[in-house]
Amino acid sequence: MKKAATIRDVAAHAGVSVSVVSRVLNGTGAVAPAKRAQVLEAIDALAYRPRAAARELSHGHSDTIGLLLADLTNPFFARLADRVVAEARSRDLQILVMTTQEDPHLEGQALDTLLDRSVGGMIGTPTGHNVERWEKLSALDIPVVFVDRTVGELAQVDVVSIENVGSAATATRHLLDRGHTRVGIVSGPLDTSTGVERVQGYEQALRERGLARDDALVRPAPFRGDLGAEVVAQMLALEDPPTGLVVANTAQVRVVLRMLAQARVAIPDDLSVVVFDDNPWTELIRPPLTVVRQPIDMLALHSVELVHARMRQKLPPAPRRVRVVAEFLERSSTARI
Amino acid sequence: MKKAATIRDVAAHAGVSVSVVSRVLNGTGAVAPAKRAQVLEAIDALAYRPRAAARELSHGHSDTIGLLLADLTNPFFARLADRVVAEARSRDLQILVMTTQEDPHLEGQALDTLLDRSVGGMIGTPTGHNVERWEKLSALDIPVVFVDRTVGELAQVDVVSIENVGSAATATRHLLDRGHTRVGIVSGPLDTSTGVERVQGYEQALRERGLARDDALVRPAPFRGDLGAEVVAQMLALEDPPTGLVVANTAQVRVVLRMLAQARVAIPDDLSVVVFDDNPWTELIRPPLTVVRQPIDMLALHSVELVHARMRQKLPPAPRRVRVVAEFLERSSTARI
DNA sequence: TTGTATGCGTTATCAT
DNA sequence: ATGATAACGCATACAA
Repeated sequence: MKKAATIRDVAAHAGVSVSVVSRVLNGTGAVAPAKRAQVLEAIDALAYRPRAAARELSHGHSDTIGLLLADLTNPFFARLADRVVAEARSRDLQILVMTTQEDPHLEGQALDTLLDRSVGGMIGTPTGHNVERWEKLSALDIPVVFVDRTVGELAQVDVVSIENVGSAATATRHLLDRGHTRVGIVSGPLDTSTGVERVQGYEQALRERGLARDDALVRPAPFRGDLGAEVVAQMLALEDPPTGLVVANTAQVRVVLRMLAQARVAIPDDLSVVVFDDNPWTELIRPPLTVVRQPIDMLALHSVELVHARMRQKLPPAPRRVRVVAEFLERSSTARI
Repeated sequence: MKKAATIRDVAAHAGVSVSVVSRVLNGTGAVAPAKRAQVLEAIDALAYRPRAAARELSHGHSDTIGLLLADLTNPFFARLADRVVAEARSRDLQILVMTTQEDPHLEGQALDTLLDRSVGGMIGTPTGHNVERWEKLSALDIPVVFVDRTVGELAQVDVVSIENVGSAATATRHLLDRGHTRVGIVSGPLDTSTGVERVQGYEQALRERGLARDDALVRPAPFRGDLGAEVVAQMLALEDPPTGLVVANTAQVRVVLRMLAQARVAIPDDLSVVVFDDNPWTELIRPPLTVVRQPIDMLALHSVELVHARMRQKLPPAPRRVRVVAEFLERSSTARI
């Protein structure tokens, strides 16, 4: 085990000073073509690679972007991670992936370690409970971009998400248009932006049709656990059960569908169902599901582009809110009543 | 934007030298109880957190573990990532996740950047094509643990995987026991350990029953892309098509099932199917699938424990091969012929 | 265009 | 028990 070469070794091998090497490395300042060649040769010969830690320490911060996701077990976030990593790679950025498991405590820890590593930027799906820490990042001039969801108290951060209100309204309207008057919704927790916004869209569609909201049909469910299934079961046990259902909580789609299957609820005969987010596995489900498909590659693209631009201070300070449209895809899980 | 506090600030605030602070921080050396209290107070007051980069630069390497996975889009790897992160967290280790997309070139890049960051250890699913770079890691005394699969040329690294040969044999036997004599297998590429080992298990089961291997029924498929489906279609188009199928390539399970559904192949009436790896979405599929379930939490546990132990040099140098047993789960996708 | 010298934040060695 | 101080590897301001 011999030690890895340092910039000094390269300088020595090339017969120049370290500053010259540093300059060819970073493209800063000019160097004579001849020397540049020697340096390049030396770098190659010694298989030299700059140490990230040294660079970071000297420069103050790294070009690594922290990606703090809720849950890799959810295909939506997993695919998001995949796309973000890809986008970052094409920009020579590095991604440090961490997960919160929707747990504010873990989110706090993750934010701390991300800070320790002096990340140059952050992309995250906040739980909503570590406002001070997120603020601290901004205070330290570390660009933060929220993706998918946001938290109201943090007005100064950039946000990339789908048009939640509109998408939920479209999904709801689709059911109303098919004659359903009793339409239920399982949303995310109401202290999350996706939760409230999608419920808003749902209510908006109801209002348009002059329908009143029935609290028994508007049920938030936590992202973790199986409570979404229970909540739907309760709806179906109502005297006047819904004939249409919008599952607006991505993380609960699976358990809801499983419960429906176990309870022998025929889709769409007994219940018309629209779910949020399409994922490769849903195409195996019978019947094929009518879905709100989130353009994950766009979410990833804009998120990475935003942090990157901010990191290079290429953007005016005003916070950006990028909202991409989600595609509504009618398949066979919804029918006329 | 005010700068974050450094160890010097803490020392000043506490009225001691930096060495004292460093000692209470790392528990190295003794400090007077009184001073320790002052230091702790100062740390708290200034919200001080040691910079990872500085620590790393000084110490030579970090306590970060690189996790280099093939594809987060595959639920198997996504869940593995989730569990590894969890195991690491409980040991105060950090995980840097990267993906190869099964692309040797990307794997090479990822390994380079991981090296740049002087990771203290690595857990990975190798593509099989960057032998020199993996060796370089070992040469630099960076512990490497392969999980799920391994590379023949790299004999000195630890491996954590399931009992591939045995699992494939069990799956195959299950079909043979039910009267199937024409059993096909879709494996991973034959230049991967999982690919060859599972085919070995398949052949072993065949031999036990005195059956000859038919090359037309043993079809490897790449991990990426949809070729697995095509390969199965070809099998079914044979004059003497298989009545049983083992899908031993996790990444191709989804596309194979989709193709089967589209081709209106009734499971298990027309074809009995066993697939490798159970994932939460497969429970929504009809009929419920007979599967080889990989104990992902065990894979994660052992992987993390192994690197961690190696990082602390708590293990004898001889490479460890941990093989955990995979559970065979009979459900309804297999039937007597 | 090139080289020298200093600082980045921490750990570790050595006196005290 | 405590405190200077020299690395660690790189970037960079400043001199030459």
